[in-house]
Amino acid sequence: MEKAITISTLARREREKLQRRSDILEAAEELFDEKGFESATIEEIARRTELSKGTIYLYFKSKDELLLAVCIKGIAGFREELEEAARRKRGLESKIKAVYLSYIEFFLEVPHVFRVLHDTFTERLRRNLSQDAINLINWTIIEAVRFGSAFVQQGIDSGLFRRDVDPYAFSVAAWQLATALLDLAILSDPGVIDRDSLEKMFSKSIEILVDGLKCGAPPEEKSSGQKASGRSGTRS
Amino acid sequence: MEKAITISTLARREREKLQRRSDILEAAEELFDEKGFESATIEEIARRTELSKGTIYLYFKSKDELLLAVCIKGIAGFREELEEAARRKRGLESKIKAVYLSYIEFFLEVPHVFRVLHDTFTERLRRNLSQDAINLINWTIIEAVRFGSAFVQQGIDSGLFRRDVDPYAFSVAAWQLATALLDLAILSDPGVIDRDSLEKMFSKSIEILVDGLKCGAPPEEKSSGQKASGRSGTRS
Amino acid sequence: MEKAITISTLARREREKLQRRSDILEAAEELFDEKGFESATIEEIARRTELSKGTIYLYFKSKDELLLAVCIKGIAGFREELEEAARRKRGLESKIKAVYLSYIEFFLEVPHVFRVLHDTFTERLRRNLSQDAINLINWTIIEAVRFGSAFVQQGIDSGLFRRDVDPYAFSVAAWQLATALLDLAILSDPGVIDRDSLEKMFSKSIEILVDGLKCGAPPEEKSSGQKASGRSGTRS
Amino acid sequence: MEKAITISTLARREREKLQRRSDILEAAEELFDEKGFESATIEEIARRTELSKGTIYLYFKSKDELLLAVCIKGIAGFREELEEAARRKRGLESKIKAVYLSYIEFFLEVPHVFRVLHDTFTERLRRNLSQDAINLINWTIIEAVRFGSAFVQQGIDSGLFRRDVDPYAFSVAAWQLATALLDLAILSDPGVIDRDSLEKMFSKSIEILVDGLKCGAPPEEKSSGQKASGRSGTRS
DNA sequence: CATGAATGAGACTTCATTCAT
DNA sequence: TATGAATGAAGTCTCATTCAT
Repeated sequence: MEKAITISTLARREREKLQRRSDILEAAEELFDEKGFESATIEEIARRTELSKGTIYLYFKSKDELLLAVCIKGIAGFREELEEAARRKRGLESKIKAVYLSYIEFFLEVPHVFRVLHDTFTERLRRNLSQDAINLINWTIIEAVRFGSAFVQQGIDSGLFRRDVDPYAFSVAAWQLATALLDLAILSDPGVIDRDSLEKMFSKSIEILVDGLKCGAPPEEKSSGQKASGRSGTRS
Repeated sequence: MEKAITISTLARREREKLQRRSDILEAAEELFDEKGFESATIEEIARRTELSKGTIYLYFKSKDELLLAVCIKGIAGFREELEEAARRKRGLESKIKAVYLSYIEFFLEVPHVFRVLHDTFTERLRRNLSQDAINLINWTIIEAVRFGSAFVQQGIDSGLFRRDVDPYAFSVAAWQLATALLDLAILSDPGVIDRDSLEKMFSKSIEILVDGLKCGAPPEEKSSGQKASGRSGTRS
Repeated sequence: MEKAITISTLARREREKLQRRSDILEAAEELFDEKGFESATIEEIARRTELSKGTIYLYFKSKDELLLAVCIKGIAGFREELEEAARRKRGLESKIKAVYLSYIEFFLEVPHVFRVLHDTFTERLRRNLSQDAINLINWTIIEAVRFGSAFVQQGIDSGLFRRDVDPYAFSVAAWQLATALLDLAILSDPGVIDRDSLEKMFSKSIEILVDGLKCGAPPEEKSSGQKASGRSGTRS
Repeated sequence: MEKAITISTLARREREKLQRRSDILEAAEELFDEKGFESATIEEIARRTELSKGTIYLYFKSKDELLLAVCIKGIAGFREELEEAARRKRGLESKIKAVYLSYIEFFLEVPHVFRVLHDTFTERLRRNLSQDAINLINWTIIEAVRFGSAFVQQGIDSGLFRRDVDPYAFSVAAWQLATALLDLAILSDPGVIDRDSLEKMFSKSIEILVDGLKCGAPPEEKSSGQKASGRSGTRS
């Protein structure tokens, strides 16, 4: 009898624990986003989750660990998403656009996490994470950038794109542009830009970039190729 | 004895006061950038300026006020700089590129200030400023974006640029791209991108954008113009 | 189903309970010794006994109660040990030495308990015990000291020992010396003293004390007897 | 004028700071002694010194640092005291007794410090100090023990003392006995021993030890000398 | 004006203890 | 009985701000 109770009880408890952890994580995401990591308080997270301060520490060893958990949750599945987007499309141009847009969509769904991750990547909060954690975040993003740059390289090789562009640098720029638009979208203070325009900007921006990549090609090129070569290959 | 204080003494004192204020501001810029506003301490600013903590409060009423002063200093002269850049060039395309690059150059010279301003604009630190201060910052930047969009509008009107682009949105995107590149340049973690590539990215990025603006134009357009119209005009 | 619980089951349960209590006690001894009472945590005791935190409270009402139990366990059988040691020997000198050494041996076997008891007696942790508990500990030790002093008194009365010694005070000193050596033995930082020397010190120390008690006797004594008289008799 | 004020002001401020530091130290001594390091709170130290919590941290970086300061203050001048005591006396026996008694007197004047030091040395609190600090304390005490053992060695060499005693071990025992008596004296719970008897015990105890050292000498010695030799010499 | 000692609110974190299961 | 999640009081430490000199 006790066993019967136990098994289902354990399962429920386990689920509750997971739920609670998830609740805390969500509250932390929001608060870190709203106030920034430093200004956010465990007290407030406890209040929002309707738990006690001590309970938070049952699920996360420290405030820093909580930040780390938010970040890790943020990048989980990120790379797969990009790859899936590329896989679904035929054609270099389509793939590039799809990757670009899927990056935006991915983070648009977890705007708080995006902000926290962005802050962390922007070194502001870097101090609070272990080197391993920082490496994980950096690595994930840089690899994603490289993933995109491979397509650009293919476009150049096949003569579709202008040769005077560094594929990696282009990829970085595209990533930064997407990031910037995300920032804008999430702030989305209507005083600056409205939602409607944003949506258009998402697709238009990559369209313009890719168009620039294509048609701006100089008729002749002598010395511009070397700087791009190998870029999307090995980098430390 | 006190009466011996001459006009020149007063002048010197005045100069010293100004200098001191400027020193504090500079130290604050750096520290806010390095550690973020919350983690920066008045103690450290005092140490760096070789003044006492109390003295800081003689020049700035509070830590928040100090942040405001850093921001205001940051945007002072910003608009003039852009206008001067546009004035120096002939031709729409050149003007647009010049404005874009002058934005980058302007903030590249005060990277600390840029970061603080960016953070502040990105709402992270918004809480710490009065509404007036926030409005000032927002306004300055938005006006600059509009200043740029006017040229784009001219390009569209003259048939130089594709019609399916919202000039304001384009301007926002360009601004965000420039901002993102600045971010990148200032972080400039060689693991992500090297200085050399950056410099090229500055000019290349606007080149691609403008190229995209030009050559991507669809042969015929029926319904795309209306959404953009009036954009660069009245907005709250 | 419940009725199926037999006497032997009860006995087993009883044994298990006792065992569990004993396990907890042992873990507490070690931990209180290792980290001191304040720094030891119930959490850690639970971990070491492989029980849950709640279970500890099933066996001991509070952390303080646990300390008390450790102390009581420590002094249980202590007095009997000393008396047995004295009984086994013939001759005053041998009895004194035997009691002294048996004190050392007794606690050498439970070093953790010794340390906890010593700390408690040394008032450091006194606050955490009820007055009754404190009295019990004090009483046990003081009675042991008096037990030893009786032999010294006999030695003085029989002319074997010098008359200018207060038997009670001597006994206290011997006890403290033994205690100090135990402390040393248990710390046994080889940088201070090695094990080998310690063993010798145990026997040598009491030898020297007793030798001093014997041969240092002044040829004549006029005024030394009064201060010692009645000492080993009535004391609160 | 300002200068004149300044100099004397500075001096006074300096004195006040020193006084305040000393006040805090004294309060800490007492409290660490009364409750033990762990149970003592900065709050309470602040209350006793009539300062605010924050002010304590102006004078000591942390609670641990405060403990260290108490310890360092405790051993400052300790060695000199022992040497001075030895210098004042003629004759080996007198010197040994003087050193022994001066050890007791030294710490009897700062009972709180003694307790804290003793606890720290007894490893209970060792965790809280840096290795350097621990080494300093250990070193000071061990050197003092060696200082005493040198006299014992001289006594053995000159035939005054029995040969079957390890001078270093004897010295350790004497130190531990003195320590134990100090412990007793400071507790001085009249239920255990009264002040009066204590005073006598201080001198009597060393008298007995030295007497034992002298007269217990076996008429002939064959194999006991080797273990003692070199002891007071080099030890790590 | 300049100083820097003092303050005290408030942050993070720990842990004895309780209690529903 | 046993569990371990939850609690919240309490402790250490930081830092913006004030104020007497």
